[in-house]
Amino acid sequence: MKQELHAMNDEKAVEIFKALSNQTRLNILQMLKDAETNFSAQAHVIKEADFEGGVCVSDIHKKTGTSQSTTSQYLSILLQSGLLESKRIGQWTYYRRNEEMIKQFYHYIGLNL
Amino acid sequence: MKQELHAMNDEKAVEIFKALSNQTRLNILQMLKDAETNFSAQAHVIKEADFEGGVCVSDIHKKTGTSQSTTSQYLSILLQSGLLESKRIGQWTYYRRNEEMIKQFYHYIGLNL
DNA sequence: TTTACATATCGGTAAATAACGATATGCCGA
DNA sequence: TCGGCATATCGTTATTTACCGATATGTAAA
Repeated sequence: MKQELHAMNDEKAVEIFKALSNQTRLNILQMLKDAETNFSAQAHVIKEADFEGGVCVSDIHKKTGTSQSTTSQYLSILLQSGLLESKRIGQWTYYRRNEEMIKQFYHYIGLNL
Repeated sequence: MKQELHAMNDEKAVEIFKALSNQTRLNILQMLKDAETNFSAQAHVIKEADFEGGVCVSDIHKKTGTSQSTTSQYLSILLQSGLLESKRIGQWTYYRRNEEMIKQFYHYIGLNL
């Protein structure tokens, strides 16, 4: 049974609002929406394992206009909020959108805002 | 012709995310969704003028658990973001939701997040 | 025209966030 | 096992936010 579609409370929503209350972090989420267009092919992810749409930190870093450390920080804020998910493959960490959480958030807005 | 339904850019969205990245401000917006239930009848607004659903600052203040000055500040942040609108009637300032902006924000999320 | 009340603004302090460079850690290939 | 790369973390400073109490402003009633 598909469940948990509306499993979001106000506290979680506030955490997501915080994550998105920064232009750079919003841009990252948006760029990952069309990863093929916005980033070069992620050779390792394709070879190695099932993590479709994942992009490594350095490629994201090149697009953000912030330092490597800031990019890493921002990615972990987005990860913590649940908007992104990550997978380590070799020396790379790949990040991609968590579409399920994004959908939940969208529904939350429709119902609770 | 009904227009402007998607007239929101990333910058405006970030401002709204900021406004909502605080539990108290989120609560205010939510309480105003059902003003009749959450607040006592607003006598003056009924008598005086067309501002259906408007609630005065002191009534909101009673529910927030923050000081009068903080409540006033938070209301002006929500006003500035466009999520609320206000009208001064006599010595009271009434605030209510701007449903049009909230709808625009919801659509923005659906399209751009 | 005082007085009382509703709201906004001011000035402050503590905490959180933004952002960086430097450094540590972890994983490979030589 | 050593060097090199990718990423994470640490330590820092500047800015913003979260609040508050005190005060100013504006309106209306006595």
